[in-house]
Amino acid sequence: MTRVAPSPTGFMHVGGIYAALMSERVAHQSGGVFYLRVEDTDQKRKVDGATKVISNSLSRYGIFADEGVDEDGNSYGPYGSYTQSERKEIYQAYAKKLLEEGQAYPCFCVAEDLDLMRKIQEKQSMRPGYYGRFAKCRTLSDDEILAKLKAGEPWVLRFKSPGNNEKRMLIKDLLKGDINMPENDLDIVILKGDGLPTYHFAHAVDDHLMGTTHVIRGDEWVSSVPLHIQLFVALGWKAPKYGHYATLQKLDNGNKRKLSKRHDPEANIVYFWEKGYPEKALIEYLLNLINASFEDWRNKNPDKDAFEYPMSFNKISNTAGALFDFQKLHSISKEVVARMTADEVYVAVLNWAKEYNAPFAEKLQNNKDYVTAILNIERNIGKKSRKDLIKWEDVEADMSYFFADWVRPDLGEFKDELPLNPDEMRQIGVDFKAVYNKNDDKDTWFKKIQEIAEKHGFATDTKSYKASPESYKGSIIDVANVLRVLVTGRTKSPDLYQIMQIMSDELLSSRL
RNA sequence: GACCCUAUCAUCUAGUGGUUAGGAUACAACCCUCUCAAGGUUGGUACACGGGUUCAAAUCCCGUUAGGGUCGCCA
Repeated sequence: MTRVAPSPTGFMHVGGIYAALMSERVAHQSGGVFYLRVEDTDQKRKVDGATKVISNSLSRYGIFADEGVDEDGNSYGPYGSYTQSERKEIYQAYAKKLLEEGQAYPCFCVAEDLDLMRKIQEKQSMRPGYYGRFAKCRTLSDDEILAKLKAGEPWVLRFKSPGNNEKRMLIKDLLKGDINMPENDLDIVILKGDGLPTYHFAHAVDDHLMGTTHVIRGDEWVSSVPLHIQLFVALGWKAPKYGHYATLQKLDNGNKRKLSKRHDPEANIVYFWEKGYPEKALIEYLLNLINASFEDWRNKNPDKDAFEYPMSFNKISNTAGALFDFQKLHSISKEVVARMTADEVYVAVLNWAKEYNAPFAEKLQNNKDYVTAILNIERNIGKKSRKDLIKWEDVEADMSYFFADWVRPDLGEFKDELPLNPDEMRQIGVDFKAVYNKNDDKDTWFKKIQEIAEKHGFATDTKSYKASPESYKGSIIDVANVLRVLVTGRTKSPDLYQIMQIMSDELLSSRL
């Protein structure tokens, strides 16, 4: 039983998908349950429609929760609401229990009191926090409490920590191994002024009630584990097993840092949608980060779905956080796209364009067969399949020259790449047009180009050109490239014969 | 400042006392070739540093350094 527990801030972090994928795999691979809980106890950060963002983000990547919250914010599953703000009474009931047992107490300290406390602690270079003699409200008598309550002073509920900072405890982490930590002695807030619980308290209550057996979360939580275990003990419950993974990092001025919502556009999962990264590519990239042996498995099982990969939990790397590597993602994405059929690519590109490039979507819809034929160039020929398409965003520019509304760049721009002036280039086009026949097979087609090369004083093959470059104006490569530039406006393109086969006669002759 | 985690090629990593330290990405060269991509072949001063333990250390221990994380009525 695992879970993913994002906050509904309207922002889905790519690390959230990473975390969800890990938890989902752990649960489902072992026949367990994976659920989604919405942690909206911070009302300030809550955004309308955010559950939709969460739910859509997960399902888009094929991650489905057995229990949880749907995109409209409705809970499904046996353990009541999976939205924390709707569980207020539950937390309050358990908080009351702790209060009655003397394991919690009301605190009337306001922000200024705490600021002052922190300043004093800083000045005396003491450990900061609400503990020991700084925990002023801990020793309030019942009468004092009643008086303050009566006077209408705002209050929160604090946990009366039984810990001793001098003592140490052993934490068994599923991913990091044994960790020796001091006990927690901070009297942390469990119920805030608005009556909602803090993360720590909600974690204990929910993960117990919802039956979580394995809590897999980012390692920013490691230092809270002693507290969390105290909370479970205080409530009389068994703590779940914890596994803390290192969060995704980003290289910034030579230093690694957390992939940040504020500074890094790629932290937002929407970034990958806008660019049109195939969902499978991101999943495969993340699986590769989770278990490096994924790529070996992928090589051996090129046709299997990534979700069939048997992830091993104990092989999750235990090092500092990995840098998010776009080069690797791109390489994986090329492979993923190369494994798709032209029809599948067409559908994916169209879906992307409908949302992010409406004019292109229209073009795609109006030219379905044509576009599919273009996408099919050098596709599905096994290992040698064309692998240059990374993301859907790039498709429009890639195939722009296949459409009549495209304007070819000025031929003079190619003077550094080709040993001919624009007039000579046009002449080659005219010569080729005179002999071109769409019914020619590739050999015949190429022979005709060779004949033109010879006529214009170019070598008909690269070997003879290399043997005596001074006897020619250039090689067959130059002639082919002239045709390429005339037709596609670029010196680099997919197979020119196939391009000409797909293009309409009118369009082709207008270019030559 | 205190506490915790981590340290193998540029990047992600394999590695659990005996390996020519392996793979993938990136980069470079060559082959193939009408260009590009792909494919094939090959390549590069990677175990942070210093001490131990041991016949033997990337692997175990200690220290140093560096990076990351936490110390909120945010999660």
